[in-house]
Amino acid sequence: MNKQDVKKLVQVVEAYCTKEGMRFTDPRRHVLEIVAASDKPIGAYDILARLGERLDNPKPPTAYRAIEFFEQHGFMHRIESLNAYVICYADHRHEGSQFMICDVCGKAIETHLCHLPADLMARTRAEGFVVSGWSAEIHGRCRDCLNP
Amino acid sequence: MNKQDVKKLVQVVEAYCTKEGMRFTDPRRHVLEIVAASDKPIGAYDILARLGERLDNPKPPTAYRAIEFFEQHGFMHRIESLNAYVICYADHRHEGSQFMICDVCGKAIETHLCHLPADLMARTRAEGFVVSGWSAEIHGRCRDCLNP
DNA sequence: TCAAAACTGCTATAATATAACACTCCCAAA
DNA sequence: TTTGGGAGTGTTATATTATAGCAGTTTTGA
Ligand SMILES: [Zn+2]
Ligand SMILES: [Zn+2]
Ligand SMILES: [Zn+2]
Ligand SMILES: [Zn+2]
Repeated sequence: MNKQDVKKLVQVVEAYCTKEGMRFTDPRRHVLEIVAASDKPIGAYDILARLGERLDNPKPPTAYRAIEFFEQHGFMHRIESLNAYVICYADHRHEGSQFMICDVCGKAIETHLCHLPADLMARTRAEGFVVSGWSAEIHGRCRDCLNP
Repeated sequence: MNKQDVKKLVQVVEAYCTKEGMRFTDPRRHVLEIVAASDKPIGAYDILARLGERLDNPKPPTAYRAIEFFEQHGFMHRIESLNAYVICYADHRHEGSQFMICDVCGKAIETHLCHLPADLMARTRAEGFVVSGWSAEIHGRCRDCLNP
């Protein structure tokens, strides 16, 4: 995400926080900017390292708390297979997250489908399983890494 | 998985190993049995603890190596959102794994679809992304935990 | 019979994540 | 304008998950 877009995102999030009565604090702003500025999913300790360039010797909970906050409010996703975090690129709420993850360059492309694919939905119905959230992580090679 | 089924699985895996020229060693057999006997996905250190009832003071690599072996050969899956491992219930090879995971009882039901759902496949095509593997983890409540 | 490959056991350490507690900041009710 | 409570932070310590590296053992087959 380029600087301009990061700026916009910060504004959107700040507005959201104000509206919802939550605080858009310094550590939160920094973490948001760091994750947004990264061109690929970024791990908590890498976030923490970057945070160290902006705050005085921050500790893991500082990063993790901000991450948790943004995950809960739908501004970030955790990518389980990478132990890494990424900005949500859907401007609307969605019930699950789905990513195409390039194993060469490490970039993750969010597909943000609105609903669970029909095949999977059929299985949950058949099992009497009630879905509260879901994620799909598709590994492979992105276009850029296929045609170098 | 009941004792009878565990026994069968061990035989299947042993036969596979023999056929493929790999060794079905003691630690591997124990780890397979432990994971198979668990009624839900089990973490590496829980496997290790159980292993301690059968071997003399086993160390993490002993568990992890066996897990890795079975993952590579399609007999186990890792469930990323739980950091836990489970026996594959598909008797055929599949390109991805999909689970319905009950957040109440912790059980995981494998759906083993053979192919990436169409919606997701369409997105990968549109992106020029070549898939090498994928997984879906669907959280919610299982039938038993809905009607207690 | 002996060399290569597969596998194990072990030590150490890396990488990721959270519990717990005292303190600060902010808003809103008295 | 105080003051009290909830949200948030900073810090220490520790839990949890996972891997690197190396010496030694087992198996296989030339
Ligand atoms: Zn999203
Ligand atoms: Zn790529
Ligand atoms: Zn499977
Ligand atoms: Zn359940």
